Amino acid sequence: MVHRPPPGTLRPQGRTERVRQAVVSATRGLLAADGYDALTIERVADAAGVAKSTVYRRWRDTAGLMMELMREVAGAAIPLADSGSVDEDLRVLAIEIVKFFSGTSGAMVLALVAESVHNPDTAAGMREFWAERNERAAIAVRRGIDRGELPSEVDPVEVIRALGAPLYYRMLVTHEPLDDVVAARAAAAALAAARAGTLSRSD
Amino acid sequence: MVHRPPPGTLRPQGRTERVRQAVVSATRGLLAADGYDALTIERVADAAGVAKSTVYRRWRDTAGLMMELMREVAGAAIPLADSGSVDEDLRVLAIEIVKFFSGTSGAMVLALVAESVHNPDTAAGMREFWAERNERAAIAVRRGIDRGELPSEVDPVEVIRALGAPLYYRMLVTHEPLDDVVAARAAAAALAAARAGTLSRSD
DNA sequence: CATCAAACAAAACTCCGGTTGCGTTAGCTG
DNA sequence: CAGCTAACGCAACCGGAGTTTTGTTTGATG
Repeated sequence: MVHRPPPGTLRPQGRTERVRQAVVSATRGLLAADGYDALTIERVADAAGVAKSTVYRRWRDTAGLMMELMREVAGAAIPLADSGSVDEDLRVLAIEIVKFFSGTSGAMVLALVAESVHNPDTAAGMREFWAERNERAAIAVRRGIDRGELPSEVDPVEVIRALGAPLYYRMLVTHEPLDDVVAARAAAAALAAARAGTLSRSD
Repeated sequence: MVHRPPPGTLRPQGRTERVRQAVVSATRGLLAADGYDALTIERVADAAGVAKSTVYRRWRDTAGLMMELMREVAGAAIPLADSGSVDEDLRVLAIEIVKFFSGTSGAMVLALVAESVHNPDTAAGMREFWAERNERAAIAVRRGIDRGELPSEVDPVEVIRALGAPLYYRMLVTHEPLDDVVAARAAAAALAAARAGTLSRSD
């Protein structure tokens, strides 16, 4: 007897992983196609070619699916330019953010926003998600401060937020198309505010 | 015999109006308490003390309820300061917006954002709603331009948008609390961008 | 390669919210 | 104030998504 693995062993390979990828992919697809409130476990299961009881057990509900998708997306970081000029680096960054919003990830962001309104877990997950990204993007601002292009009191993360805010505004509120011109303007406005001393550490 | 009103006569008073108010009020309450996805016609009808078939017939679905609520809220305009200084007027305006978001109207805005993601009618309604408000708020900016406090090329509505964007960002994305300090900073940043020439008419 | 449990599939069941038909109430007008 | 009908209330119906149960497949290990 005794040819057995210890109980509690996870199986992150083979079929298990295939199912996970299929489900994540189906989630992303349905989200992009029909929006968040069309995202039911049943549909996801169908689209993934998987029994819905499987999806239900592993992710519990659509919020769980969103968390999984968020983890997936968090893996792909935004490329960060380093041209020697903050203005240029932030302009490029803004354009990258616009690109990010334009793809299937845009639908994910919308769904997250909608869900996080009344789901603290999702809200916390999303905060962390953006905190990480903003922290990383803030590197470009720090380089600008070090080069003397921006005042030293400037809060780098706050600049990134100021840069992103108008993009969110357009995407969520007015649903106007996002393009490179809008991105460039957002970056310029953030820099102007920073240089005016409006985005300092202890305002 | 002829004791009859012409067919097609509407009855916007009495019971009909009472029902409308009860439903709008219930919608606002449920929204503030449990969020948009808990907003079902059945619950609204219960809370309003009305048959659900009535709600269904008059408003069709929750999006219809949102439109009704939006019309209701649109009635109450934002007070507009006129102190003689754009900086001060916009600071006060930002604080008023924060107040607006803090009340039950904040929940409405969140619901609208969520719904408008995949509902063109709601999206159009919301765009109009904000266009009106922004247009009105832009009066303060125009006064500033007339007084020479801001460059004449500045786009007044764009300034208002820049002012509101960070507030939306906090409310929708990071769920950080909105207070007067945040409001003042948003106003200052918008003004800085405007003075730097970033928010001009034909950029 | 034999075995055990983790993970999955299939199907029945439950429940809640949308939908519909019909009888009742109550604004509007002459 | 009499009558007409818009608007409402009630109750049964319907469908679809969540939930649970049971049986099957398959990845990990000695």
